[in-house]
Amino acid sequence: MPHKLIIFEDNARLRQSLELLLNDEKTFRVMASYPDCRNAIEAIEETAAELIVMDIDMPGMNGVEGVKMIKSTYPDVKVVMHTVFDDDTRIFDSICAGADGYLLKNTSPLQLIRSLEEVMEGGAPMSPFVAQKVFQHFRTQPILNDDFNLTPREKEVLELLVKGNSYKMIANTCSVSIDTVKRHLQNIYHKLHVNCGTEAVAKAIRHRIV
Amino acid sequence: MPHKLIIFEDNARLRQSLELLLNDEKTFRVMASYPDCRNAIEAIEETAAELIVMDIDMPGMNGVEGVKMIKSTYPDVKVVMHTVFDDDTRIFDSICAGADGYLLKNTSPLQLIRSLEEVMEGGAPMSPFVAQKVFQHFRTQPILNDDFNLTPREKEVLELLVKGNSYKMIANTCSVSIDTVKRHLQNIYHKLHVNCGTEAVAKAIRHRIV
DNA sequence: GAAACAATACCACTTTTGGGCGGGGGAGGA
DNA sequence: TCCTCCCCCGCCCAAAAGTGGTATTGTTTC
Repeated sequence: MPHKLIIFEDNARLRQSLELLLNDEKTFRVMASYPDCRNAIEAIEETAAELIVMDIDMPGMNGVEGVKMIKSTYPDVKVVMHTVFDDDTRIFDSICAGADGYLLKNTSPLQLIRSLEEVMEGGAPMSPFVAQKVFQHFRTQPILNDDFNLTPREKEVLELLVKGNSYKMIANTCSVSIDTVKRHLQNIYHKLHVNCGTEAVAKAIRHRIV
Repeated sequence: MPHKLIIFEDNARLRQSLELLLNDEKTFRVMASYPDCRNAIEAIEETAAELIVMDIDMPGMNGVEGVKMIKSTYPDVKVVMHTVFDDDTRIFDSICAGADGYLLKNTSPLQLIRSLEEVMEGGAPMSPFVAQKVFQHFRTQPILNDDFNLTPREKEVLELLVKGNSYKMIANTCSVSIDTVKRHLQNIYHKLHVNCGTEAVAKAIRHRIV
């Protein structure tokens, strides 16, 4: 049984091309296509679509907003972005909004079909350039986890501290005396090269110890 | 001209299979393969490798460490992880360590070759399941910056607190009395719905207020 | 078997923190 | 104009945080 799909794309010629390309396949059936996504919810209801190909630059409501709207009502409907934009903002906004894939418009027809199949199998297809951006994003953000030679117990105490527990509460949770907690924290502070709890919490989160 | 590649894989049979599979292609030439990556740097020097297929679970030094080492010396050599592990930690650690791709071992031979070609063209190939994890990571991580209606002054005080300053130091930096600092922090705690400094620091960092 | 370390605990002590209550001056909107 | 909000300052007080020292037990490591 072919997957029911709908298309949002404001360029009429491209829209028709996509329709032709994708309807041809046994795996997909294009139920409808629209020049904008303002009435996306109704469109999904009428067509019982399982898969959506979504442009970003459209009149009225842009694709990122569209995804957000669709996903809040139909979280299980797959949405694949299909756009010329390859800037960080649009890519990451789309992903955060709930897109299940991000394809650039220079994707070959064959690859496009393969990617749509992939998304129906639970994958998250993206164009190579997009994938590269995503990888870069990971490498810039997080400071490496240095561990700081914390013992398991110390990590446990530190985690509880980060959660906002007082010494007394930590002692209680760990079933040890409050003085032991103090001792642990003292050691932790030395190992992290900090002087107080707030600093330790900041460092712990920033270095992904917790 | 085929791309020179080397393989790190501790399973002898799989290593040989990979060698056969990849050497067959006109686009790749397997220069060597090794059961561990302790001498990766020398291996690259000797073979002038441009591309590396890297297992994770290996004796001596694991693949994530390996990538880190390789990338710190040869940032332009492409490294693709090839492993059975599909847990968040290994995936994200690998990416952060500098991996250019992450393929699971259930990848079909054809797909494997295609992915290696993709990485040589500047892409970042990953198995569908991995891609999905990556997408999920974006959606869970960045909690929206809610602002919490903090006034400029309160933000300033909060920032100083996050940096590990004591009340007294904050008072000094802001040239106000310590009691004013207390008052500000009390208002901040209320606005963030927390009860103490450590919790406020955690929330501030997690919500990207600072 | 000694040395090192993790984890536990107690004591004494100082400083910091956080909560509560009060009030004043200035800027901006209903 | 009055009201609200931001920013500022002060005092009191109890609780929590942080520092120092000493010591015991078990495990691991050399």
